Amino acid sequence: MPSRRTDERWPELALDALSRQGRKSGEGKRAVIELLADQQCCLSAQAIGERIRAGGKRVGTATVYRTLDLLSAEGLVQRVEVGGGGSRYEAVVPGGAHHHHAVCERCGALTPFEDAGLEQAIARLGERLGHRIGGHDVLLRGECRSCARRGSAGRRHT
Amino acid sequence: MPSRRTDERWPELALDALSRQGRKSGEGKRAVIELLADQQCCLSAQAIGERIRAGGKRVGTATVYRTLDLLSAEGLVQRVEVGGGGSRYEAVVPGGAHHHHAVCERCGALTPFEDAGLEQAIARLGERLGHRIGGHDVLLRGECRSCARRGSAGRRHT
DNA sequence: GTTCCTGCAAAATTTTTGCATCAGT
DNA sequence: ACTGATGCAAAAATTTTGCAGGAAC
Repeated sequence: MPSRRTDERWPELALDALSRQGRKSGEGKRAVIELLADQQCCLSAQAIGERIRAGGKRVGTATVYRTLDLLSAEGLVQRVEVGGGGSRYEAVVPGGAHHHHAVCERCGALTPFEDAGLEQAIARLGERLGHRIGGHDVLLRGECRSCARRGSAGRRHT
Repeated sequence: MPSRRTDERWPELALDALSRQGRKSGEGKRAVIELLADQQCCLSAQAIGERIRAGGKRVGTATVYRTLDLLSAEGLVQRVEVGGGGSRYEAVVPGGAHHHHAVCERCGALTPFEDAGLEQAIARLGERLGHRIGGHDVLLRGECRSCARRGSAGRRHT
């Protein structure tokens, strides 16, 4: 099976959004967009730059951040904070299904997930608070399925 | 009415946890703990240091971070990421009620809230994923009640 | 041809680490 | 006395800004 990447029309959406903003698409932006479109999981800004350079293209860190900023302002990139000092970024289709992440504190695995119940709870919560919710982040911490199975039901640090 | 601070036994819990760890409580740790106990909202590490120094005590940034780390490992402090490059920290009573935050992208207000429906949705989600959930963070972004009321039902940028 | 983009380097932030000294037990 | 804590300074790591030259429109 083909690896489940970002929606195939995402690169186009991204380029369109930038040109609609009156921006020019140089090599840097295109490289960042292509790279993001091929990922299955979020990456740090530094990792994005490294991978692009590993692919033979050259790109500056500043360009990576600037592109991420622009896309993020359009809702085409979401910043994910998984702790450990540093953000990660990933492509999202605005209005499309979005997901959150669960990080395993044992093995470090990052599992993306979607959950209708969670989204519904958040929507209701927004109403209750009178808050107009523009977006939300959810991060689960703990142990992933395999680590949980393999280990220590109630062990404490000591 | 008295401003609603952290549970009054929190400082004691914190000191106990540290001594149980075989740690000595010097002035630095005590100052950080006292300050955290008096807050109603999360603060950046830098702000914590500044406020302590403003109170006449002297404390180094390193001590603030080290203390936050220790308490955080015991579940007595939670790190809150509200975006904008930098974490904030606040006291929590382990096992006690915990809350999350909604940040207003217009006025910057940070509103803490609790929501049983949300917690329930997360618990169910953990089961579904087979993840053993040790903790979770939720951040709502958008407009707070007052900003939402005052403005622009559906304005887009441009 | 003008405007925006790009990579590089420098700056600004935030957090961590090293170290000599001081305080707690 | 011994051990760990503390403040200061230096180091890392991450993100932002300035700038001169190049590419896009």
